[in-house]
Amino acid sequence: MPGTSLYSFPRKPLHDWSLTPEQAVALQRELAPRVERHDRLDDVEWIAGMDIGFEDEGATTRAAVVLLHWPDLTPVDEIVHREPTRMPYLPGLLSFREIPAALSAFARLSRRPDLVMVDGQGIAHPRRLGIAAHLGLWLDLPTLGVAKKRLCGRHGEVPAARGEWTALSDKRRDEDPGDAPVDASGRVIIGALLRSRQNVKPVIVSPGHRLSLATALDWTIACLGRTKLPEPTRLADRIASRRGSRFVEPGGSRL
DNA sequence: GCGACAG
DNA sequence: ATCTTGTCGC
Repeated sequence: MPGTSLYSFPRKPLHDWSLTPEQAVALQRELAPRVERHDRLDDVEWIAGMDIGFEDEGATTRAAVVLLHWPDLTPVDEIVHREPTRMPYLPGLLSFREIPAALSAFARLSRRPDLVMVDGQGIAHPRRLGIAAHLGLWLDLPTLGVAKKRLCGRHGEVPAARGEWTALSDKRRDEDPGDAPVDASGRVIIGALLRSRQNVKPVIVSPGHRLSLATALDWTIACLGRTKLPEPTRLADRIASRRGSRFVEPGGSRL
């Protein structure tokens, strides 16, 4: 039944995806104010992890979404969607390169998640619209970003013990809401560097859509196993990057 | 003007 | 992100 997906995202298109870098930046400035913030996130039962990988020297984009059940963190669904890559990677415009494929993957998910963890920044972005925040607007769901590297902002040292974190702050921007949390120096707090594993390089957690930094940190820590990345993102990462258990094509299975 | 720069 | 071998550590 083409066109009859049980879960079609989104209900309302935010825009098409053929944009010049200049138009993309203008769009981010327009969308950033729509990102919502909440202190609580209740009734979470299904958590999704999303990540993107590439094949054919970048010609093909591979989106992976994993759905886990809370609180046991058992994977109950895994989707991999491939499509032609539409634009190159440009710092600050990552979402325009990766979200289209991600949406197609989410559309095939068996259930609508209550929270989505994305490999990348949430609002810890120059215009406060990293891929996690942008995806949250499209899916109309709570999202948070867990990145391995920093895009913008400053921070101090992070204690070496697991669970410790330090705020990531940035100079106030036009996109920041008037009530945005700030530190003692008046700098806007856009995320945090979390020590997810003892003596291991910290991950960068930032709220995406519909949750606060405190809540984003709570859920990230709650989904932590013994590895550096929280389970949702770690599993999506494995699938999207070709690693994991992928000896699934012994010379007999076609289709 | 000189770096920095998610994936 | 991706290309790549061995290697250090729990």
